[in-house]
Amino acid sequence: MSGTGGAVRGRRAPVGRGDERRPSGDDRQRAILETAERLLEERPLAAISIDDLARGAGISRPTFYFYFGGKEDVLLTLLDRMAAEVGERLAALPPEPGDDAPAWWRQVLGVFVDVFLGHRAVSRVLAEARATNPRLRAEWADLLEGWVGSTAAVLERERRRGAAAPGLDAREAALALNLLNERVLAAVVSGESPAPAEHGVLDLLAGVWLAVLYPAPDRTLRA
Amino acid sequence: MSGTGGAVRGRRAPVGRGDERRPSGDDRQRAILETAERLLEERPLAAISIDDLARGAGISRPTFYFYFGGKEDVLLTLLDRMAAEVGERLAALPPEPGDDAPAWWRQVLGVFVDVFLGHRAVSRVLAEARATNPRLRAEWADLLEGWVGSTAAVLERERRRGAAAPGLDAREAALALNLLNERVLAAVVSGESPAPAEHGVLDLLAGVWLAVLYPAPDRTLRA
DNA sequence: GGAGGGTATCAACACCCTGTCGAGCGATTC
DNA sequence: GAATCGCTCGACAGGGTGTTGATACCCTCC
Repeated sequence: MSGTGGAVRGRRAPVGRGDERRPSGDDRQRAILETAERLLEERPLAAISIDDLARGAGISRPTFYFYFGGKEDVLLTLLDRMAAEVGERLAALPPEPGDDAPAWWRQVLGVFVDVFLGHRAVSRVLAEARATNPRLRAEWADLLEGWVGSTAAVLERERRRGAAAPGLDAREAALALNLLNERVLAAVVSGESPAPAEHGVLDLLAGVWLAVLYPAPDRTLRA
Repeated sequence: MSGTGGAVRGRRAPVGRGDERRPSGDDRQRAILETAERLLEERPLAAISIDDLARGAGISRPTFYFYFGGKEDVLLTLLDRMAAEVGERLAALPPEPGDDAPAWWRQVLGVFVDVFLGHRAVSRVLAEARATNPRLRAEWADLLEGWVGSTAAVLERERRRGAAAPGLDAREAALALNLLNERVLAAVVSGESPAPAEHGVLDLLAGVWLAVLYPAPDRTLRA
């Protein structure tokens, strides 16, 4: 949860007190965000200039810089929103796998699938921007870290209670599985040419996760 | 194998006939390629201008364009080389898993680990450039397609001969595993903050692959 | 009810990077 | 010795980024 927080520069108070709308406000930010998400549906980040964002929000380029430090900040805000949604939905789930462990894991994976597929534009831009942008990379690293930690913790408890046979180092396995999610969902959302079928992606991820988390107990693995 | 081929524009004959070296030739190309790989060790692709590449190779920017169509072409050439190395080393392996299937898969995965870790600069740039560059994306898609096809074919034969229990759709599982490789190796090679330990990455990948390819026969999976 | 201060806006600028055009230069060929 | 071809670069046009300085707006406080 948490994250480095917002990314906005200016703006103190929303000003508008009554119900009569003013032509400006902090919905400029919203306008920029919406423009960004809309344009990202159409073309990759690299093909979107700050001028496009500004014009889309009805302002000039320098004014854009009043609200955001650059494309970077816009993306960070978009990412934070998506991450928050994942966090909320995960928090609403039972905290541990019960009798039906496969169903529980499936629910968890469903959250990722739902949210990422529900914000295709943001998901798609992630891989592209993370490569270039240190702040975004750090933010994503934090999120991943959190998910990996939770995954590893649950797996260790599953092993301790005898529900899962020991195997790979729990943390490394958890990391690999989360990276798998990231890459597979990116492929789906970007419409890559070898990509899993969208309607089957939850089955696919669940299949891999369960095979790794609850392996055949006699599998030979050297440390 | 194959791929879309080279990416070079000009150059007909190397000209240099005897043993006396001329100041120019087609080793200009090599100089550019070497400069690219060297600079990519230090900083991301976005921070390398064509002028950097040209100067590094001792030529001017317009001259660079005589040899390559842009950064894109340089990257494509670098990628083709790496892919060729993977192809050769895979071809030198036994074509099917024998009695010791885990060892065979481990050898296959070792090729990817070795080659990707041996060309860190190229591996690192892949994720970054694939997002922006259609040609590179297509080329990588082809390569992935090939590996996924081979993986799926072997898995199906393993299932037919009874060595592997049926489970996930073979092709989708193969795709997921190859995407896993890509993402995990990228994390290692880029020194990301949650990244698997480099010395253990082969064990990790092998563990996941084997768990997925040879699952416990009673695992419950709905279609 | 006019002075003052934060809020918000943009034209214009300096800079960097890309890709292209056209002129030039050295060697080879006839 | 002139036509040709491979190779090279200075200089340009175009587009992107980020900043600066002038300005207009609104609120508030005296």
